[in-house]
Amino acid sequence: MADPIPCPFNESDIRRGIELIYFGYSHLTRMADQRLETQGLGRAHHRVLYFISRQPGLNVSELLRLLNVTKQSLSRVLGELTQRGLVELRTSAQDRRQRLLFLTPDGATLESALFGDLSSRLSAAYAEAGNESVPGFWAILTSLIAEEDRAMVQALDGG
Amino acid sequence: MADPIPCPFNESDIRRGIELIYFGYSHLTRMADQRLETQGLGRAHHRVLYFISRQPGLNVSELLRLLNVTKQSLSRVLGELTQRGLVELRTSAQDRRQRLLFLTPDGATLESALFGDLSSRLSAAYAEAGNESVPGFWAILTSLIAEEDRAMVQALDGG
DNA sequence: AAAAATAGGACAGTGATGTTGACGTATTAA
DNA sequence: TTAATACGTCAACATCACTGTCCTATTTTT
Repeated sequence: MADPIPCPFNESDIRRGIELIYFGYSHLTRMADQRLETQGLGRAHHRVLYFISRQPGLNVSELLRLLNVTKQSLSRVLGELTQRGLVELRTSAQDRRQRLLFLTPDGATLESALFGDLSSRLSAAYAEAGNESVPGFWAILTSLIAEEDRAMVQALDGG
Repeated sequence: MADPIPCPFNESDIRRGIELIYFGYSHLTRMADQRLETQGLGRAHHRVLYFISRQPGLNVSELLRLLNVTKQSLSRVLGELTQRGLVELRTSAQDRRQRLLFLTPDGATLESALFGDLSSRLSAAYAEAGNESVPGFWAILTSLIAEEDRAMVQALDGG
């Protein structure tokens, strides 16, 4: 891959990819909206719940980096979630400056339900498109992620 | 497909898909942010430019439906774009109530540059993941789109 | 031991983009 | 002629993100 390879794809292939990502993301994300609204929460809250569930005990900086938002932005959402008893902050034993993030049982229950909303749609898509489509799907999306963030994303799967 | 098929995917496969869509979308979308900021525009403007470019002459209702936003929301963005001389509204000859949307030459130039920002990333991802990954990628994302919207999305490719 | 760096938290103001409700005009369909 | 439709506007509000600033406690470096 040292040499730039002439792009074998035409504009139409690229635009199709752009559009499908836009619509695919939009449709998937919407699956949780109803439940979130019922809970008086938004998508930002969902993302926080999701990633804490994925990596229990991650610290605030790690979550900031995962979400690619500012601490003030996260602070508002996190504050609401802890106030609501869905998230718990524990001071790290290794470094007392750090706050480690955990879901409470209520938080885990909610995240699980939200996950169910998304997963019914995504697993149906996997099934409809066929097993053999999944590795390609993963590969291209992975390749869209900037190199410096790939390890972080892949570490989600390590837990 | 009449019978519900036992899901062959485990939770980990599903969560991976969710995460990759989230990060993939986020990273791709960011590619245009710098240029947008330089132009004093945002992502909502970009989406409008994109879809008008894709379907010149579409009417306001069609764009509302594509973007899945309210007319008030669109109106603000569209107003800014017409004010900026990037988009042009023409009354339809067939139905004088309708406004048909076109990019101006300046609008087309900008959209083209923005497309270049996204396409360099996406075509690199196609290349990195390999040709054989692309159909699977398309298939799964297509399957994520609700049935009632698929024709609309596929019609983008018809032009 | 002291200085510097770091983690997290809070305050405050602002901006982008989305929503709801309401109202109105012109045009087309019933 | 009446009803429906397309679009436009006004207004207020919500979500979620940003920047700048300041502070305390803790850890690391000098």
